[in-house]
Amino acid sequence: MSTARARRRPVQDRSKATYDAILEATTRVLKEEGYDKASTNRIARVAGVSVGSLYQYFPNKQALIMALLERHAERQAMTVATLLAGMHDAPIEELVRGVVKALLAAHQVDPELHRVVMEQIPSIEAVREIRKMEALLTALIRTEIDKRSDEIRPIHNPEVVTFVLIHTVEGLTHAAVLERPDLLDERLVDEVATLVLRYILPADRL
Amino acid sequence: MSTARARRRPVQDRSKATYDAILEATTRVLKEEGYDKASTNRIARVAGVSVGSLYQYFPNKQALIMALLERHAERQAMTVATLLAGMHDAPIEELVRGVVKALLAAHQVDPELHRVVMEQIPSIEAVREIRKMEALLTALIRTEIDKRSDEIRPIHNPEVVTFVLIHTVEGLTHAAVLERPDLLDERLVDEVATLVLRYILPADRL
Amino acid sequence: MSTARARRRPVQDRSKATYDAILEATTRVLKEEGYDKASTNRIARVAGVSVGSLYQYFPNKQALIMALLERHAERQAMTVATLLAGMHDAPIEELVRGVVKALLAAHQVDPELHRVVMEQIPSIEAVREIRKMEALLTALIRTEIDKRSDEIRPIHNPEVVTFVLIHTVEGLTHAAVLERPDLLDERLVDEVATLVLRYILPADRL
Amino acid sequence: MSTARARRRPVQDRSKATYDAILEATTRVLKEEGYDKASTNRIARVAGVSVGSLYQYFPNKQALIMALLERHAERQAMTVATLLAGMHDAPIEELVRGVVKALLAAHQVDPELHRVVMEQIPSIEAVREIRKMEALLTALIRTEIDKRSDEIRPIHNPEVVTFVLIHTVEGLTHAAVLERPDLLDERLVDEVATLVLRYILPADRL
DNA sequence: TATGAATGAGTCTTCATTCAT
DNA sequence: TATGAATGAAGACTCATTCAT
Repeated sequence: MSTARARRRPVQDRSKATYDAILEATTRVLKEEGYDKASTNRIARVAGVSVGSLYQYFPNKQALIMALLERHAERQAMTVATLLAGMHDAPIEELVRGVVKALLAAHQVDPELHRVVMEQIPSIEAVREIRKMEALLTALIRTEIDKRSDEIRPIHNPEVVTFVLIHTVEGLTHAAVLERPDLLDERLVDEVATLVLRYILPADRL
Repeated sequence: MSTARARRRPVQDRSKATYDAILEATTRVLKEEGYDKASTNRIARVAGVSVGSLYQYFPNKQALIMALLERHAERQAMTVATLLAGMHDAPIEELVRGVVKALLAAHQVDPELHRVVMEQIPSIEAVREIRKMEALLTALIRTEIDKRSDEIRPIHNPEVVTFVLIHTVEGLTHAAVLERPDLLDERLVDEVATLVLRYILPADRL
Repeated sequence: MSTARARRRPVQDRSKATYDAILEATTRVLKEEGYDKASTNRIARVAGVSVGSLYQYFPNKQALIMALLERHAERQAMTVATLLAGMHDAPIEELVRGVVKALLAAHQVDPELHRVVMEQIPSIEAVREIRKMEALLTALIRTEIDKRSDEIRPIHNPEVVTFVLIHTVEGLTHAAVLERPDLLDERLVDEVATLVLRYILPADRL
Repeated sequence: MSTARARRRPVQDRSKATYDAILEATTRVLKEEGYDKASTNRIARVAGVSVGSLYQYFPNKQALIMALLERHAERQAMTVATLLAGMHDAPIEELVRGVVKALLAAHQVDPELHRVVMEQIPSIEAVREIRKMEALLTALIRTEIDKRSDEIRPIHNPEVVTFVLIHTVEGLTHAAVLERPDLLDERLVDEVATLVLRYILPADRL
């Protein structure tokens, strides 16, 4: 039932190609026709393989979707990691900007797919997968708050503040990607960074 | 496809009762068993009417779900309106607090239903319905910003600022309801109000 | 999973007709084409209804088969009961003849169906259903042995003897129905009765 | 369809080993997981060969099952033959005991396999295979009846009597193996021998 | 108006069999 | 010869929707 994991991550050439083709087809069908139309038969046909092959690589539909999400999440994580590499010693203003930028970038890894996933996939499990990165960020930020306590205003309730920070940026990013892609540029990064900085800096550093 | 409107909003007593019973049953099934199990037959049975009757009131399943969402949105709107009534002359600090509180309250109108809707209902249309209130708020806030330009810091890009404000609060509210219901109290209202105020007030008023 | 019971035993006319039509079609397909070809879709088509209807009456294929077997077993039981009614006071020779005859008769209630069921239906459950009557007989005979101890030879191990009696007659009946229907007449009844009587009577009563 | 014969009975060593491994795997899967789970792919994997190889030795699944049954039947025949060797001159009491014992022994050659085959394999063909031995026995016994006409009571209908004898013992054996393995010992042999002897001996030899 | 039996296209999934390597 | 990736027909089952009563 909950064996929702890929049957094997193939290494051989042909296998690898098929596996990828299936995942690619899933993405395409999802984006172009929506979750409702994304039957395993349809996906297989679009991938140019037989349903049988699809089930050779994924034990059931769930697993297929999950594999897709995992890959997506991995790509997002990579994007974030790349952008943040080595910012630990930067001044807080720059760090904040970096994080905001990174999050926006993460959401722009195949935003169409992201939209479908968030809007249409009927599965707590699935959404949870996507939220893993959130947890990662929470940890990251919580640590940073502690480390930089002298740079920022006194925080009485770090848990709530972290929550606010994470979901402020997350929510804005999300909304921008889904509803106002036209805003997705430096202006938005600036604005969000301002929001965050005004929130955490002491009045005299504004 | 886009016949997604209720066949009639019944006024007669018996009709009204049936209509409501169906909507209530939909809510229950959705909350207790999830979208996948919410077949029209099931809903009808829970409502104590026949499928035939259900289709007398709603041309198709979509319309049923949409009607449910509309009612939900209306209730949310009412909640917000009630809370905000007559705050136009209040000082900005109070107004902000009021708005934040109102939004949180709105999301607590049947949060279980809200969760199911957001997590499981596979339809752009549906989610869009829920977002209508957002538009309403946007207008409200945009106006307020203009009116209170002397109380707040100079705003160069009111569109972006409005967007940021709306989705900051919206995102936080949402996340709180879905992931951290334990945070849903005055502390959170305070924190979010602080966030917003620090964002829009001039440095000397902090 | 094991909800292998009919969804409802319908009383209304149309329902009843459909229900019966489905069971009849199942019998026909089973007999004429074998278990392998007895797909639910096929059965529905033969019954002149849609698959949907079939599933309105039977929650799954198992249940359909089981209902069929139950009906068959019921008919068998009726046949036996009718034949044996009021033989308790008959002399042992007649009683034995009666039981043998009854068993043969039971196996001739739709022997074609019986054959398919025994030969092709891959389910311990199913076969078990058919064996219920066996249990009934065991009880019946065990009692009779006790009651008539003065008419028969001394029995040292009544359990084994009962087992031998039951399965002797059962096995012979079965084999006759399946393999040598030409033998199914008074001659066979006589022969089996002889076998049984010689087995249990004292030497001086032969 | 009726290409149900092994592609070749391999003589070379490696081939022979593979062939046997496949048959062994079939037995194992059948016994441990049942007919439903016994897919050719599964069997091949358990046998440690590729499906391709399996099809090198057996043209289709039927043939595989049939080969298994044949081997099983052969082993049973061997068991019987061994036990009966040289009993032709024994007194009738001993001969009967010998035959009964032999039949019971035959059914105890891999009784687990026997059970699965009888209970789950949906094929007239298959069951028929198992019944070949029956034919053999019929011949054997028919001959014996003729030869020993002076030792037994007058038989008017030797065909029916043979039928009764065969299926009495067969049915009992079968039932014992499947339902009451606890009875499988000398007591049962005695009881069945008694049954048979009382059936065929003249009254004065009982 | 209400009922609920009936429909059947469409879903996920399995598995015997083939064939390029 | 052996491999195992690929095939696709077929099966059990669901569910939005219709329509005779």
